[in-house]
Amino acid sequence: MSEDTKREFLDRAEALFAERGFEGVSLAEISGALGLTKQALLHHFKSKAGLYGQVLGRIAEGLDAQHAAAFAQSDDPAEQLRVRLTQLYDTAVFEPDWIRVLMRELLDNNRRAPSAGVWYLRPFLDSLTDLVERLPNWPKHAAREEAFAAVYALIGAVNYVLVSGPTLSGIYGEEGGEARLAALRQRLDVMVDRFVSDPC
Amino acid sequence: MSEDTKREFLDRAEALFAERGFEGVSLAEISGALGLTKQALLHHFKSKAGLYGQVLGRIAEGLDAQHAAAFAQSDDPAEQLRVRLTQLYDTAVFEPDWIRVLMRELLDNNRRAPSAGVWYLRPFLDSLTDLVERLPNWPKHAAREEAFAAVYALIGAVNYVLVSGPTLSGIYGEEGGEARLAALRQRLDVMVDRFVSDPC
DNA sequence: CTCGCAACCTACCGTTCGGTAAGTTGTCAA
DNA sequence: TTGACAACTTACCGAACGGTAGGTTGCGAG
Repeated sequence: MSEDTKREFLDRAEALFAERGFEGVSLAEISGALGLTKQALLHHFKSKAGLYGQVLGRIAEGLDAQHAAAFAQSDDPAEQLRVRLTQLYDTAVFEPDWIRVLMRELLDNNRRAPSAGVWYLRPFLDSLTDLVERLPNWPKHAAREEAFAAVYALIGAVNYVLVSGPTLSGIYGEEGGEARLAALRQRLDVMVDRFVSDPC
Repeated sequence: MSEDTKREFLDRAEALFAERGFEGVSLAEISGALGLTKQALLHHFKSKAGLYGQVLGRIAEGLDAQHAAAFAQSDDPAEQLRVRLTQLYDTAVFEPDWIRVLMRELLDNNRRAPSAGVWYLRPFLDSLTDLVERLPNWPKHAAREEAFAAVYALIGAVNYVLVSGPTLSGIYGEEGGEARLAALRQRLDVMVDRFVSDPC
C-alpha cells in the first residue's frame, strides 16, 4: 500500500471516528466511503481496533510535531506557551477531527487504553506542563500538579469550545454559531494572555 | 411502574450511557444489569432512543433545578454566577455521569438532536449567559456572543477537566490523578474569581 | 513467459443488535 | 369470583456486526 493510499484510508476513517466514535462506525461504512469492500480494509489493517489505533497514532505524531515546532520558534517559555496554545486552537479549527477523536478518547480511554497499553495523551500533557513550569513568573515552589492544572484548564476551554462547533450551529443557527465561535476565539486569547502575564 | 423503579432504571441506564455512549451500550446490557430481560425494558420505554431521551430529560431537569437554586440564593449576579459555577463543579464530582453524558451529547448531538427536535442544552447555556450579562462590571455595549463566550470558556474548563478523571488516574496512577484533580479544583476557583472581579 | 505477491473480491461464519408477537403471572378493584 | 391491567416472560425476526476462508486479478521482477 502506497503512503498516499494509506493516508487516504486513515483520513476517511479518522473523519468517521470523529463524527460517530469507535462504536458508532462500522468497517463496512468506512470501506464503503472509500469505494471498496470491508475485506479490503481488513487486508490492510488487521482489525477495526488496529485501524483505530493507527488513526490515534497519527494524531499523536501530529501533536508531537506541533510541539517541536513551537519549541523551535522561540527561546522564551512564555512565547512558546502562547504559540503552543494558538497552535491547538488552529488545530481545532483546521483539523477538527483530531480534537473530536481525542475528546472521545478521553471519555472512553479508561476502557480501551489499559489493554492497548498506550496512554498516548501523556507526552502531550507532560510537554505542556513542562512549558508552564519554565515560565519566568511561575512560582518555584509550586507542585507539578499545579502546573498541570493550569495548563489543563486552558486546553480544556479550547477543546470544549471547539468540539461544540456543529452543536452550537444547531442551537443558534449557522450565523449565531459562527458569531459565538469568533467571540470564543477572542475570549481564549484573553485567557491565555492573562495567564501568561500572571500565572499566579 | 413506580417512581422508585423508574428512577432505578434510569440511573442504571444513565451510568452505562455515560461510560460507553449511546452506541456502545446495548439494551440487553442495561436490562441485564437491572436483573430483567431486554423486553421488560422495552415494555417501559418504547425504544432505546426513548430510554436515552428520558435519561437526557432528567439531566436537563436537574440542571434547571440547580439554576433555580443558585438564582434564589442571592440577589447579586456575581454571587449567583459564582454559586452556579461551583454547583457545576460539584455536579461533576458527585454526579459525574451527568457531565459525561452531556459531553458525549455535545459530540453527537448535531446528528441526533435535529431529528429529536430537542436542543436541551440551550436553556442551560442561555441562563448562564444571562447571568454574565447581569454582572455589574460587564460592559453594557458588549454583544451577547461575548457573554456567551466568557461563560462557555469557563464551563468548558470545568467540564473538560472532570470528564478526564478516570483517564487521568490511568495515566498518572490513582494518587497522581487525584492530586491533579484537586489542583484543578483550586485552579478553577482562581479562574472564576478572576473572571467575576474583572470580566473584561 | 511466468512466477510471486499485494490488492481486492465473493461467500460465508457465528454473534449480537433493536424490536415484535404472543403469552403468563400477580395484583387489586368491582 | 372475575376481569382488567401492568409487569414481565419466552420465542422469535431480519439486519448488521467484526472477522475468516479462499479465490481472482493485475503488475513488476527474474
